Amino acid sequence: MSRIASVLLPLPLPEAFDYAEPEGMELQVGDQVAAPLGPNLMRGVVTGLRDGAGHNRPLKAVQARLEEPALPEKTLEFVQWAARYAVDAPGQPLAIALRGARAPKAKPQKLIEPTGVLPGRPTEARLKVLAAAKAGAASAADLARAAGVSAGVVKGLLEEGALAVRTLEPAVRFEAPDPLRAGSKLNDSQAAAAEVLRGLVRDGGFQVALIDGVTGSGKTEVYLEAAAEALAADPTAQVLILLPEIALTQAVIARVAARFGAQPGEWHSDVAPPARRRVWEGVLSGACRIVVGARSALFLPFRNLRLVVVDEEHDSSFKQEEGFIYHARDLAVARGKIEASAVILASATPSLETLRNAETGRYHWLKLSARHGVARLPDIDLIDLRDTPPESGRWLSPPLVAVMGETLSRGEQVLLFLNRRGYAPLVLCRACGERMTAPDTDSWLVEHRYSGRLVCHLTGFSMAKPEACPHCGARDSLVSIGPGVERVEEEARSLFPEARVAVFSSDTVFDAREAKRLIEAMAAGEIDILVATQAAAKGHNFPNLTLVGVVDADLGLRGGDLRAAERTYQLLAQATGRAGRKDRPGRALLQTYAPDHPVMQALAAQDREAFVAAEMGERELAGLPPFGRLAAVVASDVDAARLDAFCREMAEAAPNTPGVEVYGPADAPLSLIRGRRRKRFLVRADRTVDLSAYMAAWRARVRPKGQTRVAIDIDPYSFL
DNA sequence: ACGGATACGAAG
DNA sequence: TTCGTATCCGTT
Repeated sequence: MSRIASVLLPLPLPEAFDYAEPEGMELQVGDQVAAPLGPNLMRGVVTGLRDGAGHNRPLKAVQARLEEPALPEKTLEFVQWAARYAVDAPGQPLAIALRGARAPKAKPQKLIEPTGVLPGRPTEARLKVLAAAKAGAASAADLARAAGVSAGVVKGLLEEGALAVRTLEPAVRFEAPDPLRAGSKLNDSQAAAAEVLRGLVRDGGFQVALIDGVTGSGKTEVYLEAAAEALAADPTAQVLILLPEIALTQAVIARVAARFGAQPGEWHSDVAPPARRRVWEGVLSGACRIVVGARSALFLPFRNLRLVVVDEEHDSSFKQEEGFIYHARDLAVARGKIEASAVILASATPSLETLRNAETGRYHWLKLSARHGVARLPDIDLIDLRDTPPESGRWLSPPLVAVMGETLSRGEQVLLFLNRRGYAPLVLCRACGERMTAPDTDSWLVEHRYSGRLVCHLTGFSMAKPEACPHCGARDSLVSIGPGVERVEEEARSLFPEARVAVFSSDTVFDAREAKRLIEAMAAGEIDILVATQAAAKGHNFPNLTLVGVVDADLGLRGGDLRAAERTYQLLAQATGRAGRKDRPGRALLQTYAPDHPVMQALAAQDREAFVAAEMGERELAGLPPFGRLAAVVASDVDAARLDAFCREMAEAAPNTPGVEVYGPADAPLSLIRGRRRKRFLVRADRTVDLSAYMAAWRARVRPKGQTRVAIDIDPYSFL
């Protein structure tokens, strides 16, 4: 009796496709197969098998079972759960889960070695090559470069047999972590938290714990103890550590390597494809037992995942906003539940969602009180820019400049924090008032002086800064409005000509290596003033940094969205926490026009409780997260009229359900991106409502035509 | 009238 | 994703 196999393909298809199982193939759920799709073959994963008797539609047959091991059942279950949650096609998360499987394998290295045979004609060039080869095996190109000769010389020696090629298979194995190595010395607070976590891991099963501790309280050491327990208890156990930013992975990888004497698997978009393939296969085989990575590491095919750590859990970088839209912290908890494993969320400024779960006892709540080592928390003071504004065209106020001067004269370092890339966020024409925007997007173009261009941070569009206003034609009328990090750098240089000033933003630091280089330079004291966006505000320790100046503390409050206050509090608490480590007291100064704002008051008083209580109260009153749930719909189309018509149809189709309110459609704040007009709906639901099911039902009732696109965002973070 | 570029829907 | 087919556009 023949069977039918449901095969999920890594494409945005609504469901798994059915195929006939060929005689004798004996497929199992999770098997990776090659299945014909249209005229070509496609990798897919078997999600179900059933009896084919009585089936009348002719089916194509599965072409082959692939050599690679089957996807673990729980990985598949997670993929399907995630798709349902995000209201998207299951092939989308599957594509993420298979990303490492499709990457090319590392090619064997070809190393050149001397054979001992002497060349017939020992010319000077040839002798240099032989000497270089003797010093150590290298590739042909490297060898020629080292000897300062052309590649032809090496080739000649190879042909004569004086040199030989040795092919070296790339390392695919992983070092086994040693959980019994001694960890860091823990203080009482850390030791108590570590003990609880070890207990959770030992008990097994799904458990969530929040490590809640101020910056510098040593959260990493604590969760590494939990990891050690998991690895020691079960020789096949695997641990995943998720970080919000690639720049942070290097530091944590070093900590993991030091703690366990083994290099963990590294997983993020900057990892080259062959290395990615190696980690993917290592995770699937079970050989790779610790992974440190960014959000997409959550979709790796773990065999026996015992612990997931989400470090800096409050960080909004965990929210994937394009393609398959998901929040890695929330999915990490879901994955933990499916795998029946422990989940640790760590933060100095936990999200209100997580705090609520801790308050209600759904999560274990571990508080780390003391700052690790000797250091104290920095003193935080507000600078009221209404009283002491900077000069016109300047951004650093006299009190901040004065303290910077004192700090530098003591030989200590300063971090100026401004969450804005480029030189100026807005360029406008003094003659006609025109604001410079990209032709197909309605966000402002940001001036970048390093590159001399105007850049759209949303789409990447850029153009040379024009001589004349494109609107009215006036010459020399374009003025740069507002500060970005480049402009603050310029100001810092002119104020302190002796100081060594550097900028840390995604324009100056584009990959993990560059980030590491700059962080090491800062740690080594080669920089006096670091001007940084949030990229540097997170997680790094600079022992000689004693002053943090926040250039524009009000920046994040201006959008006025649901999380503006929360986000600003988290970001600034994080940034100011950089000041003062080791034995030196730190100080943070916040420049603000709204010193009475609850966020500023809470930061200055270092009173998180008060801020959280006030914010929770407001959210509860409005039924907003974490007391209610939100979903957003963004509809877009190149054609405005067709978009309007579709939105009317969609509004009409919204199911009427108790406990759910639908708002909109309204023009999105960014109503034009890449030539597409955009409109939004916002849905608020009680916590008891299955919001994903509601959104799926809604979407099923409409049929976008032509260029119309609909994106559903469950638990949105961006309201643009 | 034709070829090339482009948009769209289907694939089990 | 990848492909075939329909459709649009500019040129001949």
